[in-house]
Amino acid sequence: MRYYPDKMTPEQARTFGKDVLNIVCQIPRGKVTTYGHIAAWAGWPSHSRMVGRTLRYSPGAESLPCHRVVNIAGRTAPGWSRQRTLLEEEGVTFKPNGHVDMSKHLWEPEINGV
DNA sequence: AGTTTGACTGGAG
DNA sequence: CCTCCAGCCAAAC
Repeated sequence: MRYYPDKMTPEQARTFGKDVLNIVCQIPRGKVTTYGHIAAWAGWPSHSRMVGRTLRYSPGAESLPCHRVVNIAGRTAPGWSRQRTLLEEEGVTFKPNGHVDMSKHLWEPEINGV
């Protein structure tokens, strides 16, 4: 995976956002992944926060399964309680502490299209 | 141009 | 397991 040590140019930021959305739409039903993983797969390992921003503010994100993205601990997005409901409807199980059971539902990407 | 803000993460307490 | 803190970095102030 490519990694640019320098800061993003506006063009790279655009590509990053596009890649993020493209990755999110590939998360299988009943699975979840994390901000950090998506950032890494998009080629910018240290940009997990930007993944969250992209999903929250990108207009097209609502038509994607962005509810299948949680943080590394399996915690759902703050201020979006419905996310848990959406996941449970897909069969995602939660632990007693309210976090997604990552050991069962974490989706690892297939490099180069499976 | 400097400061604050997070849909984050990892480590410490 | 939880909260707090430092590092993170594009965006919004």
